[in-house]
Amino acid sequence: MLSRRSDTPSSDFVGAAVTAIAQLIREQDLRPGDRLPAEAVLSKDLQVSRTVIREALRSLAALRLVELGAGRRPTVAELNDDAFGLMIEHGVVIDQIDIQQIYDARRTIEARTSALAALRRTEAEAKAIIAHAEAMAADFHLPEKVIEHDIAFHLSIARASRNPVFALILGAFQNVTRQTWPIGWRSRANDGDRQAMNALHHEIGQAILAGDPGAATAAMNQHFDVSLKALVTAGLI
Amino acid sequence: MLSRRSDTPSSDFVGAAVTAIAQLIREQDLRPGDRLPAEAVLSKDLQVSRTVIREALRSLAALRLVELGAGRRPTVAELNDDAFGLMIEHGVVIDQIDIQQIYDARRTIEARTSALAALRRTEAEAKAIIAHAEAMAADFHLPEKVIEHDIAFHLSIARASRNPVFALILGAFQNVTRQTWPIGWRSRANDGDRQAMNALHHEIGQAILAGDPGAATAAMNQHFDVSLKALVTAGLI
DNA sequence: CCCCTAAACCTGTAATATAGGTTTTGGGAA
DNA sequence: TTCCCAAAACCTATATTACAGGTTTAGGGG
Repeated sequence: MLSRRSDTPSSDFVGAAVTAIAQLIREQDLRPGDRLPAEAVLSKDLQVSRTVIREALRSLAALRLVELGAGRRPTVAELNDDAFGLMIEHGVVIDQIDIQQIYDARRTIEARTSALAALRRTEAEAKAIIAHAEAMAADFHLPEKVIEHDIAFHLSIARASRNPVFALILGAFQNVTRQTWPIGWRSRANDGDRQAMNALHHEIGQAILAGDPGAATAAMNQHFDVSLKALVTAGLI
Repeated sequence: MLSRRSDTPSSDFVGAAVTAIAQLIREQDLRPGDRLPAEAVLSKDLQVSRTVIREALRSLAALRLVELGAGRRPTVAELNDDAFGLMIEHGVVIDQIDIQQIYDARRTIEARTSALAALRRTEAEAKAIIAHAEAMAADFHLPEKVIEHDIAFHLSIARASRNPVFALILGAFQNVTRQTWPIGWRSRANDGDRQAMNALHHEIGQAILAGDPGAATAAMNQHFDVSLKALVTAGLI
């Protein structure tokens, strides 16, 4: 978990190319969408075969530093949560991370995103957040719809927090959340429990609309208390 | 930030191979260190050229789902923070993330890791954490030593929290922290300010040793208040 | 049963070829 | 002049072959 990456591994052509290309982006101050030199050019400049360049570009594309496409030069890309999501999923698959730990991370971060959202959300964002909460209540007998609104609800808050780091991290948890969500849902045996959860979503949304960070965080924490209890009941944690 | 990855992109051979290999790891329940099929075998199984398989493996290696080495079959790898660190660094380079946002994420998470560390640390971990705080005080006229102890101090706490998600995220911030750290250091004009920071580190360490999560979090928050102020003074935020 | 070595296996890099996708260029029409 | 279009130039995705090393395995000798 703690190893520093070895810059410019001398005998690793691909690693060296990755470093060189990342450096190129930094030093030339390239922006998302800007084009990198063609593979053939990089190959000549860095004195390695196109094979090496391609593998280096694929590495960078996997991390979403660059974007590749047939016929077009490699372009600088914007971060998104896919890559980090894959990593988290892998951590769960190999039991390096468990569900409880992800939940604790979510709780920690979402306590903050809800407060920031209350402070920073636009009117439109507040409306969208509340709309998801209401849609959840309206469709509460259709789990396949509820889950989508639930996830969208939390992610809207993350975005409204105006901190892309939070949005990135919480977005990466999405896939794992999606897999455990039905378990929590089923463990809420009766509609009363489910409606209680809707009430909490409503409360969070209202606090964000009202611009009350303390209330938003409090409601969010309460929400996680209840959700966590559901997962414990289900024996998942 | 929100796009879901499209599973099995039909016309993207490499993407399909990545998905297939990741699925292989999951379905065969492979553990870190376990070997994947040789490239030639994957090539035959998935009906694509070795070129495609290699690029797929490089993608997975970039995310640290697998590890590659000359002469040896690809092996399943453990997560580490290098890959995520590269992503974060890129986010900063392209101005998708700013330093203040990383600091807010750190503060949010470290408030929690310090509390968890107080609850879960072993005796040895508590000693190591305190040792870093003391080394910082002892070497406080040697910035190049102080920074290393500072970073190690925070990371030890993250590890002692027993949540690898936190350790992963905070580890990924390391490189960025390392780049901004000297700025904060210089803005602490006199030794008094610097010693004050040492006192806070000491306080955090003692709270963790004492097993007092509330005090640990409080001291950590105070620490971030001061650090943030230093960065503001320096005009970085 | 253990150790060592040769063979078998396997990856890293390079070079070449080609199908198709994208961008640029330059000319002709409006 | 400006706009549009088609041809040309450019470029990537994939496949194939080759070979230099590095690693693992199998088998024989002690």
